[in-house]
Amino acid sequence: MREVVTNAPLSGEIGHRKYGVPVARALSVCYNEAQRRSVTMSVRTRFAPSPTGYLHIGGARTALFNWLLARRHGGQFILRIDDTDEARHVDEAVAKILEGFRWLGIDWDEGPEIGGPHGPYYQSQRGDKYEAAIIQLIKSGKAYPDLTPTTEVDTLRRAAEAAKQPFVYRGKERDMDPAAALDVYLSKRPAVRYKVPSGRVVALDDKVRGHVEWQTDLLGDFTIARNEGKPLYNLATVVDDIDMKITHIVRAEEHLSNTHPQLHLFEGLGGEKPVFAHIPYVAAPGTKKKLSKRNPPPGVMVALEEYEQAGYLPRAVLNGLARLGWSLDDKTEVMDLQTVIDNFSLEKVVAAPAGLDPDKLYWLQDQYMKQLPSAERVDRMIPFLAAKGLISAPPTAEERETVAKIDAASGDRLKLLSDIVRYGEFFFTPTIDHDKEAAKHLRKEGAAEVVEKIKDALATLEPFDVKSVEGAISQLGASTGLGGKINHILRAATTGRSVGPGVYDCVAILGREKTLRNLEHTLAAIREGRIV
RNA sequence: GGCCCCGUCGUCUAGUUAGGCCUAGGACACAGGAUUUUCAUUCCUGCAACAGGGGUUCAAAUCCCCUCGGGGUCACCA
Repeated sequence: MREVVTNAPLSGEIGHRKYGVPVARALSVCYNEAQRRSVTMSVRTRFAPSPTGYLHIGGARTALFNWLLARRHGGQFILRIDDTDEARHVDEAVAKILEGFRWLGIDWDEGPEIGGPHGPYYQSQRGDKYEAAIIQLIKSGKAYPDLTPTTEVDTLRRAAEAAKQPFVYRGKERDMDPAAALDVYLSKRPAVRYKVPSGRVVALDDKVRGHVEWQTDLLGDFTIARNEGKPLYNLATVVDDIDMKITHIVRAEEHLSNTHPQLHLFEGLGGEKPVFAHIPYVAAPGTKKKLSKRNPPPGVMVALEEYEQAGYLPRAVLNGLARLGWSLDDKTEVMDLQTVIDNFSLEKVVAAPAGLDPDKLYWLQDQYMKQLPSAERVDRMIPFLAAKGLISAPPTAEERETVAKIDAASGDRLKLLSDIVRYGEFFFTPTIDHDKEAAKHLRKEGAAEVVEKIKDALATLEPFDVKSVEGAISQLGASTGLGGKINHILRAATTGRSVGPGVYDCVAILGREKTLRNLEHTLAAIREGRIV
């Protein structure tokens, strides 16, 4: 006879798209605002990273989905550090993760630094709770101490593998009397295994995977604590999720198989089962393989901080992350956070792996850069210039003014915040060098004469502004017969670059003095054959 | 190998729960053109997909079965 254990839905608010009963729709007519709030207020989600030293872009996405669900329903988002493996507990590693969240603007209601009613929020500090759970489980006959040496278990495992049989381990002590088992546990502190019942089917109605079943006969008695009472991941997670009253577990799909043992633990511990949603992992661009930090595809940034360093805007990354496996509708791509919060639902999360699309993220970044008020863009670009030593930190009023002018003259050319370095470097250096493309224009026959004429024209130009420079240069273009082509030479000779902000703007921002100096410098370089 | 999941343009996706509104929509990328006296914008056009095979049905991307492909996971790690 088979019994079926399922995770009963906690609320009808979020019915499953395929298998869930559309309770919300059925009840919506009789829902009043207070009732709706009482249901939605109960949503508590969590993100439980293991402190590895950086925030993986996929992890950030998982955290975002949890955060979004909590915010959407007026609930709480909890941050917990999964550092049961003591070697993983490193303060700087945790700090890195928290910095990542702060940069993105994902705040947590309970967790590191702020605490909360269900703390501590570091698993390494919750040993007593795991110990209590282990004892409770042994007392109630749900778990037992395993005295078999690991070497022996390994041998059995290998034998099963060799025979191509599933390895289903049941310890010798599984039928030991609970009281005796507890004595053994307390005195010898051996590993502890959960007694998986046989002949049952465990079912899960996952919010994104749908209905999933496992046969208990295929699951061995899994370990919940290694010797010396050190709790293992599955145990710690379930104990904490119950203790912290987590209602919705949204995590990456690689945890789907962990759900089977965890479901047993929820039952054994008498905890209410949360709603589960296993979201697809983030795949490397153009593949279905999980994006990994260990061997990232060339040019693909995996750690969140790399995006910050590259000059991405948090809101662009947020938008990109939200679109990874989730969509608002059939056409909306650019949406602010509030729109995402207002519309987020697990039902719209796709089940297939979501490939990261760097091109699209870059495009999104461009969209947000255009929207950004100039003053804010300038504020955010300044650190990139300062980091290169091009301006002082903090910048002087004059430097800030120049950056603002460059920004205005650049129009939509600045895609990444760091582009200011590429586009504006020469404004802050005492002299200029000539890049390859610029050199091409300056190597042309008669270039020196043209540069000379430009210098003469600008030397006495009055006033010296964008309009007058444009007038003078176009006149010169006409008289030399070069027409618009004179601009190439002008740019190359004054900035050393072939691309950049509007060329008349560049000259005007540079000012007469610096422009003439750069022209002299270029002239000397041409004549001394230093332009190559 | 066992178990589990997934499979719509090159990419991200809409559409799949309630089969017809889909000769499959949008976006990114790419190609071409227009605007811009650099570049970047902007605009227009184009390219391009239901993994395959069987069913069920008047009708299937949508339901059923099989095959193939991809992935995840199988610890006294998290």
